[in-house]
This record gives sequence, structure tokens and C-alpha cells, in this order.
Amino acid sequence: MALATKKIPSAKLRSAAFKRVRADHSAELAGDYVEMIADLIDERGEARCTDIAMRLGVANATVVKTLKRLQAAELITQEPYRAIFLTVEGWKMAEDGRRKHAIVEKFLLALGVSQETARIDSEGIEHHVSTETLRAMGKFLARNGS
Amino acid sequence: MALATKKIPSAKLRSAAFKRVRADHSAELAGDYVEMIADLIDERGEARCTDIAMRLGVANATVVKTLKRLQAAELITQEPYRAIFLTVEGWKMAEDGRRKHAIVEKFLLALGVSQETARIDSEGIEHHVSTETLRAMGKFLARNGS
DNA sequence: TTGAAAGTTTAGCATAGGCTAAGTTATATG
DNA sequence: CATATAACTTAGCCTATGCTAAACTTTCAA
Repeated sequence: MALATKKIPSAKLRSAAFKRVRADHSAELAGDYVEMIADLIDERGEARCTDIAMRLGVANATVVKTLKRLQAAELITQEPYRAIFLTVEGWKMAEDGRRKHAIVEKFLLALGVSQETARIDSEGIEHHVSTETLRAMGKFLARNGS
Repeated sequence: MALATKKIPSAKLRSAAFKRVRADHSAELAGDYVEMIADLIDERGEARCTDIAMRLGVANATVVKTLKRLQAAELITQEPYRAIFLTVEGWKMAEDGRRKHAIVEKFLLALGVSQETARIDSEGIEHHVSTETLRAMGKFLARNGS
């Protein structure tokens, strides 16, 4: 198997990217939830299950289940039949997400895509952008546009 | 409930973005697999289970299970203990993925990020980029850099 | 040609993230 | 203040994606 000799080292490098993508995905949902909870609290003083479900486009029961995980991860606090609150850690994550989101969305707009596309694509891209890329986007924004 | 009156229409718009992200995610794995199978076939004439597992950084059994789904989706063909092949549909998806991937990676490089970061981030971003954004990236590449 | 190594598959488990249906609690209003 | 409605929770189901361990094929070399 002559072919196999060079496949081990390059494969290790390659697999790192996919591992990062998988890790990003599991962090993604938590990020979306806390960001949305933060928005709801800012907009209307409290975050309720139903509002989250509506905005995410999922069933109520799905939200309940996910909130349990977020509570276990100490990102939110919650009492039965009451509104949802963010822990300090949760706020930190929400702020971080908002910052990233804003940069990516503005960047896409500066690149020339429509408002609607910027909004939709940034939602997906946000969680896969490294600090380095985010910084590069920031620099681009400083030069061009806002 | 004055607050609730304006939440339905805006929520519908918002939820569309998250629905797109969820849809992207379920298509993502299939895309990564067929792209990798295409690469392996080009590089060494055939795609084997083990090579895919190594490059993705997952266990062999995981690959086997996923390949079953890809076979059900008619993206690949496969006989027990033999190499894996792409269907016409599979090749189409692989080519499409490669094209997208190349543009996103080149774009990140042109934006000024390092080779390594471009490689890693493009892997995650690739699946969340709309046609419109891809075109904007292409235009940017035509102006600046390659 | 046979047996060990390499590769592939199966079985069985876990978690995440969806869903519907049915039950429980809060609240707003008649 | 009683009750209908809205909000929340629980139970139970499903699929996708990961894992390990064990069983089965292929292949290569002695």
C-alpha cells in the first residue's frame, strides 16, 4: 500500500477542519437561544417559551427540551411556568454572538448583497467564523462602507 | 396583550433564517461526504471507508452508517466490502460543493486571512452561503486578487 | 494455500434536536 | 370568583450522528 504512506499526516490536518465544524454545530443552537433570549428581554422585558418557539420556527415542546440543556449548562435560569433569565455566562455568550452577528451582517451588506440575504446568510455563517476572519471583516468594513 | 400584536408577522420572517440554517445542516453532511469521495476517486482511483473516516476524523462505523443514508438518497453506489462510487446525482453535488468551496476559500484568502484559517473557516461557511453571496464573493475576487 | 493483518460490517448504545398529543398551571374576563 | 383560554410541561415517538466492541471478508505474503 504505497498510497497509504502519505495519507496519515495530511488526513490529520484535514480532519481538524471537520472537527471544528462539528464542534461549532453543537455550540450553535445554544448561541442562537441565548442571543434570542437576550433580544426578547431587551425588547419586552422578559423571554417566554412561546416567543422563542415562534421566532425559531420550532414547536413549543422542542424549546422546552432545549432550555433544559441550557439550564444544565448554566446559561439560563428558569422556574416552572415563569419567564426565562440569562446567567452571567449566558449574557456573555449572548453579547459575543450579537457582536459577531453584527459584523458578519454588515460585512455582507458592504460586500453588496441585499438586506434580506445578509440577514439570512449571516445567521448561518456567524457560527463558523474564526476570530481571524472576523477581524479581517472588521478591517474591510473600516476601509469600505461603515 | 398589546405586545403580542406585532410579533406574529416579524416572527415569521425571522424564523425563515433559522429554518434555512437547519435545512443547510442536514444537507451539509451529505455534501461533505460526496465531495470527499470525489476527491478520493480523483486522487487515488477509488474511495474507501477507512480513508473517509480518517479525513473526517470520525469512527469507521459512523461512516458506514452515513453511507447507507447516502445510498438511500441515491448519491452513491456500493457493494459489500467494495469501494464506493458516486451516482450522476452524486457527482453533480460534489462538483457544486467544490465550486462553492473554492470560491469561499479564495475569497477568504483575498480578504487577508491566513491559508490555514481560510481552509478551516471555508469548510464551515461553504454550506451557509447563498447564490447571491457567492456571486458577490466572485465579483470581489474579480476586482481584487485572483 | 493458509493464516494474519487490514478493511468492512453489524449490533447496540448515547445524545441532540425535531415532532404530536395530552395534561397542568396561570391569567384575564365575564 | 369561576372558568375559558393561553402558556407551559410531560410523555413518547422519530431521525441523524456519534461511539465501541465484536464478527465477518479480503488480501497479501510466507
